[in-house]
Amino acid sequence: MAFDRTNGLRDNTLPAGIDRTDAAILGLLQNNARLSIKEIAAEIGLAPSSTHERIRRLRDADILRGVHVEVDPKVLGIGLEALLMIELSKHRRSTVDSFLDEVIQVPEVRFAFLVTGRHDLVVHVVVRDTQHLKDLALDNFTNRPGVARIETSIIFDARRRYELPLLRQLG
Amino acid sequence: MAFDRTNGLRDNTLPAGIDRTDAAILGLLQNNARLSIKEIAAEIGLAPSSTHERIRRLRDADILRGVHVEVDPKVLGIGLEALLMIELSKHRRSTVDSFLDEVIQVPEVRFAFLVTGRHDLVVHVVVRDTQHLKDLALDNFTNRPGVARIETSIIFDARRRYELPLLRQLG
DNA sequence: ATTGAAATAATCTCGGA
DNA sequence: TCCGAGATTATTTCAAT
Repeated sequence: MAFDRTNGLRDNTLPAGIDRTDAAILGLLQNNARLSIKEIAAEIGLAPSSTHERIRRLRDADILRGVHVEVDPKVLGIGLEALLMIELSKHRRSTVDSFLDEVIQVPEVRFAFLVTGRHDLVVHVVVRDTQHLKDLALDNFTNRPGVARIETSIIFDARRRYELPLLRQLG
Repeated sequence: MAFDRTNGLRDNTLPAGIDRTDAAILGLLQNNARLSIKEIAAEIGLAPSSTHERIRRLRDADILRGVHVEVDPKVLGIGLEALLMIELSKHRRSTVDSFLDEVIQVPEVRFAFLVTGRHDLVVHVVVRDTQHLKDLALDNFTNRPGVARIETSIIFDARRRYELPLLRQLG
């Protein structure tokens, strides 16, 4: 084998190659990943074996990725959530990637976004209370080299959507 | 039956009553909800039937909530993500809850946070491109009654954590 | 690509410790 | 609360279209 012309893909599935049926499956599973293949099959009007085959292909193509449960935060002692809006010092602007990688290691961090605009980073944290938030902000962010300034926004309420929109014409 | 003294719970499970073993199960399932009961049982050193019983209890107590798959955004035509930092006009400050409920109906919205600080809302949106972002911001946000001002932050990179930290002493 | 049927593996129930 | 054995469902494989 002199050269791999498959470009690393195991089968003929094109990365962009999903149809309406695949999109319907993705929609259902984003809202409830515990649906059985039989239930999904009934919903989309296909045999369970065909539905299973499609799901397998979507997984193999890395279109379907991880599956995660939601847990009630209160049970774990989480009483407060916040967004930390971080501004980096100029000399750290070049090493933002490693900064992101460090930030996401902190257990209280849920996500970290590198953004344009007034701030450089937006970090979602979950904490016990305001005291914990203060300690976390000081110990892990304000005093971290490269951080110029932090703005803290406490989250009073939140809503989530689990299904991504379909923004592309399908074959 | 004159009065329901069980307060709607089917068993004796207290909302706050989880132990170290439960916490270990929650940790595993947050990172990978496709683990089988047998695999979880092996990991935590319990029989599959006992592990299953604990998971059932965690579900009944609504400690374990929804399960959702992640989907590759590119496949759906999503080429750009952004945060919209929204400031509301004074007269809409009282109806923020219904505002949140309206915002989360927009298909391009992933989450909407009601926050303290410089802005009132932080909204995560997924779009095709900058043109789509412009249209979405104008049609669904800037021109919406109650919105005073919007700041747009384009997301260049992101990291996520799926496991919540354990911030409480367990029995 | 889709199907039904068969094989395998998972979840769930329950009686007893 | 934990366990194991049996019942029930689900997933996976596969030969054929």
